[in-house]
Amino acid sequence: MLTPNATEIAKNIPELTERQSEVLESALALLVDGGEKALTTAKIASASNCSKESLYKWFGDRDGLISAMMAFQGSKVGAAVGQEDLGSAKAFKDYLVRFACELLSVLAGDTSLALNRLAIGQASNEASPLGPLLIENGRGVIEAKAVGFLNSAAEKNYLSFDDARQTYHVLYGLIVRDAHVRLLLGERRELVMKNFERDAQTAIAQFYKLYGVEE
Amino acid sequence: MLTPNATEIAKNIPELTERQSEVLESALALLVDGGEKALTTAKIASASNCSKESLYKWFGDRDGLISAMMAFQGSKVGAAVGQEDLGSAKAFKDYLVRFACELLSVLAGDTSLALNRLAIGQASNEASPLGPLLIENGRGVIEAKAVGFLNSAAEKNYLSFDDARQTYHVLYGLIVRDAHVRLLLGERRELVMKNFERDAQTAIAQFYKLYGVEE
DNA sequence: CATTAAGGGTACCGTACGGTACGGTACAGG
DNA sequence: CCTGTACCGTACCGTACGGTACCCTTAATG
Repeated sequence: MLTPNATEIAKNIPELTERQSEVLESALALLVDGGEKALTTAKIASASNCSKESLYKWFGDRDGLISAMMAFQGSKVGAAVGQEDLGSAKAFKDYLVRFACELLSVLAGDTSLALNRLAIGQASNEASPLGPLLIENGRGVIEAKAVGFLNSAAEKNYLSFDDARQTYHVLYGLIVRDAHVRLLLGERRELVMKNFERDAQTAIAQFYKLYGVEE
Repeated sequence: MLTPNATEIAKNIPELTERQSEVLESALALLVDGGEKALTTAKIASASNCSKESLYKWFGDRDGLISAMMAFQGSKVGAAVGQEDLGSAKAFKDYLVRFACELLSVLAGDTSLALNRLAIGQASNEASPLGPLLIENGRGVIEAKAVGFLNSAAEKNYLSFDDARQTYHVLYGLIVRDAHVRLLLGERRELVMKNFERDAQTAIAQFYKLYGVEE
């Protein structure tokens, strides 16, 4: 349902006016509390004090605007993962725990949940670009970083594995389990994540039991 | 958005006419290829050769019909998990591999994906009962069964752990990883699950490395 | 045969939404 | 001052959908 023009616009995120960013921001806010149902062009326009005509001029159509929202949010994620510390085996393990915590808090964030719900809701439409866009902008960025520090850790002989990507997927599974889907389904956050820090630590401990190098 | 009457109807699934089951079946088919957008009352009526008036008489309103679809599908899941075999340590481990395979194929099934997408799409609406309903009818059933055989395995000293529920969540994480969400987002099934059987085996092997009892 | 209940087909209504058009305003450049 | 541009606000249009009402057929019962 996406015109070629709209996808093109969505790709050229760099060229975003201050005004346009404001609009996307308030559209995100609208989505976060209200879901897709609340994300009508009229509401977006009134919430951001801009005319519907401008919306269509800037983003092509509703799908283009939603794509722009995804890309816009994705562009803010990159720097949020923190700097790794491979100074010592202990330091790296601590970093992994921090990584786990941040991963959980990102996935449990309101904006992340809202965008994932939106993309998943449209995923049955084969032509919808939202799913791939989300995978690339969210998941892909984090995975790339993780593969990076896993390989570094293997070089320093903190860990031992064959394929960094597969190993990351195991790490992801140990950390996230079914929490993400349950949150997406609307289960209360306090119920899904009763003890944030402790879960992260046990996940990393288990990860080391699988891939750690004995000293 | 659900009238008390509708939820009540949705609960009384046992009393389903043959005719009504047919309608729910064709509604599920409609949902599977077409997504929520294709699930209009008019299309359901015409696809199952029944009148809209009957739909509203039987299910109250659209939400009630969708709830009935969930419960209906859930009522068919229970028996699908197969019978466990705890005859020997080896047999139990083989059973775990089969369990992993079945879990993956259930989650990757078209109907499961469609219903999960539907529930997740509505989950931002705090009042929507679909999320809990899906958790109870799908996840809950499997989890209960898993907790059962994990405890049995612990009694027979095949495994060693503190809490069966938490242990099951780890097992789930090792088996599923991020595959479910990626499928929900629309990633091609062949891409997400390149090697079904092998992944299940390594997952179980890792699970034993964490919770297995040394011989 | 007459009566009644269940249910299919269809027309209809109100509403909400995506998208467009148009008038009004502020401002920049000549 | 005149002109063009960008944009806001709003009215408007077509359509699609949820939900309701009405008419018809079928079949079971007396």
